[in-house]
Amino acid sequence: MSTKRSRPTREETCERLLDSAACLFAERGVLGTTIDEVVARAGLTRGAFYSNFRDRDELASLVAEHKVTETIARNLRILTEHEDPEKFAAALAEAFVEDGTVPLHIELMLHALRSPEQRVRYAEAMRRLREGLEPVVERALRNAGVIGPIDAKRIITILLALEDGLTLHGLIDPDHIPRTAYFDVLAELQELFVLRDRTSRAADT
Amino acid sequence: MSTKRSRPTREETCERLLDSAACLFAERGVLGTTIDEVVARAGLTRGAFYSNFRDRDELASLVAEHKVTETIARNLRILTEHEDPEKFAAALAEAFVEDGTVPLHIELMLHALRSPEQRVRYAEAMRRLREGLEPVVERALRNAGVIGPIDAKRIITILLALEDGLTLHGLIDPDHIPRTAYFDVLAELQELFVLRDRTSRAADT
DNA sequence: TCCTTTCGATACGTTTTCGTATTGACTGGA
DNA sequence: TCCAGTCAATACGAAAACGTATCGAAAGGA
Repeated sequence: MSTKRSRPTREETCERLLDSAACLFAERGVLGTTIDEVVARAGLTRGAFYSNFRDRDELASLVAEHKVTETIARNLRILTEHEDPEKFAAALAEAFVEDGTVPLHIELMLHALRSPEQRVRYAEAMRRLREGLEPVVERALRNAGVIGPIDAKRIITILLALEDGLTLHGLIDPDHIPRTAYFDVLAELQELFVLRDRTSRAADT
Repeated sequence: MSTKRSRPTREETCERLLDSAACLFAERGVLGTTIDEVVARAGLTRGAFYSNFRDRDELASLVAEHKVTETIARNLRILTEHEDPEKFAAALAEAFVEDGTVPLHIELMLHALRSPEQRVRYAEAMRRLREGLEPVVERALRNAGVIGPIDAKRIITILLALEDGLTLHGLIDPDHIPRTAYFDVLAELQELFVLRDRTSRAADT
């Protein structure tokens, strides 16, 4: 019998703090964010923070973990939900534009780079992300008509890097780099892959 | 008649401070670096800083300007110095690997993103960089055998983004992304461009 | 040589942020 | 109902970083 709690669960307060931190980290950077700001935005106080986390670095590390896990889950969900190739591609595109995750992601990478343990944790998270994306990319290319072998790992590595770079540059100079830039490039690359796939098979005959 | 000065020029101290700041910004981030650290590393004191700069933000902005200008100059120098296509490519490659500028560059972009004026300044600097690289890319592709039209602006935009992204990801997970990754991709893209160039000309006949 | 200006060092007070220690309230089980 | 344990609010002291104000020394022209 769950009567109403007058106090939030520990999990709930943690989540609120993580969400608050994610927003603030994104807009001010990890080092530009104070604990006071995080707790204030979450409607809590320092006490709540220090009884759940050790310091800002741990918070940053957990935010990173959280975000990567979210991204993987989202992509896999899209993969399983959309059987139709076209809707699949559209859903992917939508998911990518929608969330302003990239600056946060970059900020967290840069921050993780400054501590060996955090760097390793982040590397592992990215590894999971890439693995999670493998079937997605594989299917996208098959849909596009590629028949030959696909080095999905390599492609994902490049695309993730390209997405981060283009998004960041696009934020710096939106007039020169339109919001659709990443997808335009994606489409162009797909064409090139298809072209190569065809010519390599033509050469085999 | 220049007898020995017992006091450094204003320009000299500025340069020392900028260099010191560049190093510290790269390894600790802009917000993770204190004025005290900057002046200490430069062998100076707070007084030197405040009599030359307003605050850390101005310093960051000037470091950015400085670095971009340097990169442009370096690339143009390579362009003009090497007539031989192969040596030209080798020199370019060497220049890119050699300097660990990328994390600093990304850090500065992220930081510039948080102030409208700095963002605009950075966008302009990047614009100059892209323009400076145009002849370089154009020549590289011609050397590779591309005959048709080349959208150098677009290619540069993509390559710069890719470089930043891949380098950053490579720093996070060097085991998965080798140091040569960017050049491998570059070579692969070049092949694809050449392939497309050929097939499009074949289609024209 | 003298004098004015420039530039960097030092010292200081202020503010911000941190982390802990203490306290009070809610929870769930006995 | 009572009690032990949990969790968050509050209060506090310490440390760090900032920016200014002041001072001394060097430079360069008169």
